[in-house]
Amino acid sequence: RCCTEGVEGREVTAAAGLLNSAPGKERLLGGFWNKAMSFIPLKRRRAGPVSEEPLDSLQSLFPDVCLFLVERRMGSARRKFLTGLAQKKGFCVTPQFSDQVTHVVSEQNSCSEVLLWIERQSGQKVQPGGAEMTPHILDITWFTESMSLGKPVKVEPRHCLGVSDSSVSRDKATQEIPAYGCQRRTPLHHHNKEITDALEILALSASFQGSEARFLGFTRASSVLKSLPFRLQSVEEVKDLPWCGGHSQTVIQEILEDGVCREVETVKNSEHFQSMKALTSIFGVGIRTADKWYRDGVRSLSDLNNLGGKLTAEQKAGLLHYTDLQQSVTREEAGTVEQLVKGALQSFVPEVRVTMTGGFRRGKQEGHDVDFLITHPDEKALNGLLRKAVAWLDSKGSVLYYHVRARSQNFSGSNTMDGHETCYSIIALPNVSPEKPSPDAEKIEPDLDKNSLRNWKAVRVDLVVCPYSEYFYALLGWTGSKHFERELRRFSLHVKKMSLNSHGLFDIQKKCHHPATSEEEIFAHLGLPYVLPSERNA
DNA sequence: CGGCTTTACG
DNA sequence: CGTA
DNA sequence: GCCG
Repeated sequence: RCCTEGVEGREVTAAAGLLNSAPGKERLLGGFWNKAMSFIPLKRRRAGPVSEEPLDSLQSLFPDVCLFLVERRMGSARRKFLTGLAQKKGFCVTPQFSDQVTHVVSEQNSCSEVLLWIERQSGQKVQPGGAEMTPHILDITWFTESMSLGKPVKVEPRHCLGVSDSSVSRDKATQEIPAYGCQRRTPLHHHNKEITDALEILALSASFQGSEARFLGFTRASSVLKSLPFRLQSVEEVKDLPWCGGHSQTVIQEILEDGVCREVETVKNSEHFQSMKALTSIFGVGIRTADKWYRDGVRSLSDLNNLGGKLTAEQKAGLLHYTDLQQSVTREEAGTVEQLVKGALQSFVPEVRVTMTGGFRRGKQEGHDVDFLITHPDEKALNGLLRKAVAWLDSKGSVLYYHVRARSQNFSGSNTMDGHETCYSIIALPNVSPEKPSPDAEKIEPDLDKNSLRNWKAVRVDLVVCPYSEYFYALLGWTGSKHFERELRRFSLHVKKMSLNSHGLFDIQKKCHHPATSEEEIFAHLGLPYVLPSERNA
């Protein structure tokens, strides 16, 4: 038995895997995991065709033993082989870590590495020790001995992975950086903005070159750094963080040493990057359209006038209001939009629930648009509400552009709403000018000549209507950030085998949906500690 | 070398 | 293809 | 780009 001290029962998830945002802790990140050791190449022949007959009929011979094989440094092929071997001997082997696991077997990892790895993969905190409710953390020697004996051997200290004092204290520095963005707390303001800005330039550049995958790579690296509770001082501190690989480390090192990164500067100065950035910032213009225009010789917005009227309605609106939409929406303006939108909706359904979502719900002080989620316990009250509210705003002269996307069709034919109705719009927001303290009375003036006095500003506003039963999934989905949502859904599918979208959470194995009456409940379904909206700026 | 969130609408 |  |  090893690691027996300090078994205080299992922590329920409290802050498992999350940053203890205690600042100023010892943050030595150097080569604590004895890296040299871990790269001793093991010559392992591909263990030929292993007969892996399904064992569903075969019950485990040892009901008190449940193995979990740590894939890290073992590799999937060898793990499969060992799994088949153990199952043939009548052992229960689980593909996913859970409370049921009694014996964790790993090769080439230290105890703390195993704990960290499991925590990163599964989001579950593991108390080592083999005491009640805690699994043994074992070397491969226990496994091989048990296999040759044909039954689980008694766990002895020589089988156990030791926890050295140093790794215990050093764990504090790193154990807190899980691999999935939804397992971390990511504040809006952090300590490494110069670096994350640089990485995000490269991410954007990759996406402009059509590589969503490289975009994701740089974005993940950037996101990890946003969650660090301290300012990086050396590239060494990043070497054991997830997603911070070779290319990202080069960027980080250059920023730390020179304040700039050559590649980033080159990208920023390139005509392609600048043109693509300008063109894709137009509402209605994505990467493909921008790239086509670029290949056709378009370099700036003014070149678009020579393009002829080949623009979609969206793009025309985007160009018409380009200058306004380039400016960010302030928190105060968002509040004004909220009053406007609520007024319109409540004039039809006084009890309607309207929630501002998106970046403002995450605590941002400015944004590129304002998002609202709309619902009501009585779904009938929501029928036609969006169109009526938009028409109401339009009659007040507040709607510069809108596009209502109908909710998805209900194939079952029942009356229940089963999709979200969405309105993408551009709203004329009245100015709150000092000389005119009551803008309510002002009539919105038509869009006169360019620089004539205007008493409004164009703002992108999104309205989403959802059924009451889906409200918290829609809220989670529309609060973002975009990267947080991707990570949440990736974690859900890959770790928990559940499919998450803004309608609900579906357990693929149990083939069932999980209703939710709060965001906390959804995180609990996923086995994740709750993350506040303000901590979802991944 | 496969995988990388989600996914219907217009 | 672009929208969120 | 990074991971397994």
